[in-house]
Amino acid sequence: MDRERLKGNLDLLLLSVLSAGPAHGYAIITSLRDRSEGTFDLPEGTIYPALHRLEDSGLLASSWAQAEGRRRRVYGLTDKGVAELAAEHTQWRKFATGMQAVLGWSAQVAWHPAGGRDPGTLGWSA
Amino acid sequence: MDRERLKGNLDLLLLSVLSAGPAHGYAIITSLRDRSEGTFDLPEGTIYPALHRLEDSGLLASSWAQAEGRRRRVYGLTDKGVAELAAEHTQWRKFATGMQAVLGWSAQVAWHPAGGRDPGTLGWSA
DNA sequence: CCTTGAAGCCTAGTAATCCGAGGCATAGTA
DNA sequence: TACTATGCCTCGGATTACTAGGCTTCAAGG
Repeated sequence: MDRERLKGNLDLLLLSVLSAGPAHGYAIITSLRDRSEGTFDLPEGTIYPALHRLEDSGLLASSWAQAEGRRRRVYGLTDKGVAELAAEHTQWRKFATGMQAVLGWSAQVAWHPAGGRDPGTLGWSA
Repeated sequence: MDRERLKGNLDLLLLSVLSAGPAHGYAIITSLRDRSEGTFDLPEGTIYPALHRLEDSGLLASSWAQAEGRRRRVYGLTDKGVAELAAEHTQWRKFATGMQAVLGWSAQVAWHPAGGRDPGTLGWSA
């Protein structure tokens, strides 16, 4: 999985997971991995800074909790976060639609330089 | 449109447009805008460096052409580019599927902190 | 004649992001 | 005792898209 492809979509993923109810960072990681069936297996160095960023933006609120002798920071969506989730969801749909439009338009059969369609006086020798 | 969301997908878009046949930078921009119905209206500062990068990687081959007194640099897919297009297309599908899985899983109705589901002894006051 | 706009190309620097590597602590288990 | 899983954190690197600027030619309008 190309790391770059996730950029800009991580926030939406986190907000989406938390829309099912509050959770702590480590649980979010496993939850994300399970729901995506292994596609999104994100390291902690990705998740934690993102959660902090979302909290700084006011989209999440956190609180410390104790469970089985371990301290956890539990995050939940704020009202602002709920609104942002809806907005990002819409943006994602638009983006994915645009992608699909461009990809669908492309020939499924590869165009080959040596073929008949002459682009001019060009040599497409790789 | 969030700029970050495009990251990692631009290459796929360019390769996809060029799979329909060779084209020059400026034409690629308009083609991308048309096919996506305005969703992808990308500036030249985005396209040209990307084309150079793809050519350096051996996915594209370019050649200067003259048309109506204007010089154009026309790009076409190399064999390697065709292969990369297929690979990225597959990756995109996997990514989009993963996104859909996570998003679909999320409750469409916003979870609200003040509701009955008690997360513990937490105050979710935004 | 001059200006404006579209067609075309380019590059340097900025900002934002994800992630790898490392560190720290506790609980359970071999 | 050592190792694994749970659970949190931060710093720096690498990659990327974009802003802003610059260059040329052609056609149209004033």
